[in-house]
Amino acid sequence: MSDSPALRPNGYRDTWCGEVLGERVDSEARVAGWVHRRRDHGGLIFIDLRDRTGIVQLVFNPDTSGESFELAHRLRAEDVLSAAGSVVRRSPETVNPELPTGEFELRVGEAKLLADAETPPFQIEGFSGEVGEDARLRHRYLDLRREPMRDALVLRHRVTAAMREFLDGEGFLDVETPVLTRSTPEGARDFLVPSRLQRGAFYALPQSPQLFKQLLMVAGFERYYQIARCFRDEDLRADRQPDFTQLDIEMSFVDVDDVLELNERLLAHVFERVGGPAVAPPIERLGYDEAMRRFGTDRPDMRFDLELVDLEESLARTEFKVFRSVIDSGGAVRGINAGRRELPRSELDGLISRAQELGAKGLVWAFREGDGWRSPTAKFLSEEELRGLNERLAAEEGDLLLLVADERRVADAVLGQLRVDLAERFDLIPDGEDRLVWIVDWPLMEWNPGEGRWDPLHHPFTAPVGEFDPNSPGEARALAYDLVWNGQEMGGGSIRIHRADVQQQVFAALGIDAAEAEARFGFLLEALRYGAPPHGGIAYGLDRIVQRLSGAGSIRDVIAFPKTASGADALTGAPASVDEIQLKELGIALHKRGLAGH
RNA sequence: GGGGGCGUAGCUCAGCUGGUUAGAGCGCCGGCCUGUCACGCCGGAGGUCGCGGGUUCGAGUCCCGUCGCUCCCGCCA
Repeated sequence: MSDSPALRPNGYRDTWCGEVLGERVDSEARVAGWVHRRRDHGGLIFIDLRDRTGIVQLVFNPDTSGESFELAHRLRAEDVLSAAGSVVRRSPETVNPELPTGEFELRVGEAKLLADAETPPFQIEGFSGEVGEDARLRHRYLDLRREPMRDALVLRHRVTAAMREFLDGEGFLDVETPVLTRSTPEGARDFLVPSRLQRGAFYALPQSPQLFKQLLMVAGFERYYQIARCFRDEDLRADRQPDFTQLDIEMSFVDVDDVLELNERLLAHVFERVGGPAVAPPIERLGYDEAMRRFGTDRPDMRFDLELVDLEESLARTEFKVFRSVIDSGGAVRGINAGRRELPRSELDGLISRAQELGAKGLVWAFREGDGWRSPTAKFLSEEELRGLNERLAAEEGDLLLLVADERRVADAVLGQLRVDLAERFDLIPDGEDRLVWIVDWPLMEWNPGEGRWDPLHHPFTAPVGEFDPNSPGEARALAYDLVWNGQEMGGGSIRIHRADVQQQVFAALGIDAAEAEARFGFLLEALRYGAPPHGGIAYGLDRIVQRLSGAGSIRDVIAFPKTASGADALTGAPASVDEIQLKELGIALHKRGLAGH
């Protein structure tokens, strides 16, 4: 373990287990910790004692350890012990090179049992095999004793410490914002908290501190940050928790370049401190349109190619009715060349299922064979069309080609995801490679055909490029940016609207009429009228950043006390029923049986 | 809301097409052991096969339902 904190000696210990090293040799030392392992040789007992900093071997000898030898005999895994004795250098043949403290040991003269432990439900360390997450979460305090979890939380701390260090140095102020607040529309469902003092009214837990940080800019703080807990009542995923942490940043008198430049230095600093990928500013920027065209997604993983290709040109006169009808209705036929691959029929069928799961009606697969295709679809296409498609896709003999014909957004989404699936399947991602990219030049809004309205791509406070034309909201571009790291969105932000009139126009375009805007965001519009500086900022998903830095498979592995996929805390049992009295105080009636747990 | 996977000893798992007494490794308990370090050796305990129902002469195994964990789609940056 590294960099142990300073320890003030007391009756329990005067050094860390991980610090029993050369400089202590021949002196007395006292350590305290948990019994990691016991090796009882009858006449000689070895105890590996563990604390946060590491493990040291204690030796109990019946000739020199006195009464504590009896104690050592009774010790069991995870008992808590304080032990004092002399630090000695081990003889060469007894050195343990696996252990940082392995050249030394503590010959115990006296030891105190501070607490005994029941047999843990799973072994803390030292057996092959992964303990199920169920058991780990139910006894998280034991799981957190394991080195990988300890390392993850230490890393998390070092990341936030480095963020604070950098931002403090740049003149940012850490300001806290409320958790009991009013709904801020980030698009997700709010967690609601009923008000006791105002019956029938609710607080919302913040999805982000968005509006408060803008108000802080109006208030003249100019540079703000916060490591802020945020809440979204949506279904969980391997990289999504209902409460999660953002590094939230906002700055005044800045444009896009100012924000990105500062954030590139922030990332370079943090990664340098914690051993992340080297960042050499400037970080590559990719326009949203180009990202969609080449990768089918606004968060492209650029560590491998397999780019998407438009194929309508080669199919202009096709009589294959699947393609014909899509092209005639303004859709797209897009494809990727997955390279020379062997795949059994079952896996090809699997790709079709996956495409359908992702929203496509179907998927065309083909292997280039001569000038044509080996594919169930080949017979529907002319030789000329096949030649054209092969050419567009730069297909060589034996290459696997995948085509989707659909609405353009569907074709993009499906192939964009298949591209990632294929990279995984065929191990196309070079080991140790990292690609960071800013996605810039976003549309301000996109049409939501289901709801029949315009939706913001980021949020309704994002500033448009230039003058906003209410008559063609779909044309407007946004001063917005996302940071994408190896295909995962790590953060995003924008320059905000700082003029009340523009904000009102944008609300109107989003279908929020003046009355509703006044009711929901009147305080913001009013604040903007009192002299708001141009401002913008960004928010990072801290958990995701730490997850990627640590290589953890799930966001839960970098959160001390996470929720399970059903949103439960397996340790505390939250969410749980509450007393009827509590509900009565809130004016909540028990409509349904079981609501109060009876 | 939808789809997939999993649920057998404290933990990790095996248990083929239904068949008699459900196994292994680790852990745990007892004994022996003065240089081990995932100590070793000997012995032992430990099971509502998630739960409920059904099919069957017979269910860990098949069917239905349900609960939990997990991955994905929807949703969500």
